[in-house]
Amino acid sequence: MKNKKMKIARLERDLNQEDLAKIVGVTRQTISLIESGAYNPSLKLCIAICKALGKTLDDLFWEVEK
Amino acid sequence: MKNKKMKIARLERDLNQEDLAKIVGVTRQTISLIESGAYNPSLKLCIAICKALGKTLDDLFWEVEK
DNA sequence: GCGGTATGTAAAATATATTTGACATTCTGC
DNA sequence: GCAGAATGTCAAATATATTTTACATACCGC
Repeated sequence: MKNKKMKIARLERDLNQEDLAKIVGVTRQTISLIESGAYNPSLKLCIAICKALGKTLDDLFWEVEK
Repeated sequence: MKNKKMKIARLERDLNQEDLAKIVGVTRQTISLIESGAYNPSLKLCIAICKALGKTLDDLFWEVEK
């Protein structure tokens, strides 16, 4: 279950994974693994990513589809 | 930074910490520590809690106040 | 086709969330 | 006031997110 919404929001802001990683204070791999759905980030990290991308938790991490 | 919103949502549903813990599949201590702000839960756990309480991520875990 | 940039991924090490078990405190009904 | 239920918290153990280092691949302009 990839996180496509997060990837789209990142691209909308013209950021690559490394840029975003630097902004939120993690490594590029962590961003990559979250986008590819390989692991579940902590709430703090989710919030940092949302703020960096100008989105909310529901925007990026809430699954509408059942 | 306690999570008051989560505690209120839990009480609205007439659940104690142990009930909620059982529903989302963690221990009572984990719920207690999250409500008291002692640590940052994983996204998966946040979503499980939201669904158990009939709320969304923004409802329970998004900080409006700066 | 080549070189550089962006991304996926793997293994080992580290940090931290979560569990387990236990005890102390608070609250409430009686 | 007491008994029981709900909660706070601690220490040690375990699971897992995250880092570090590194390599492979895909893509794009040239």
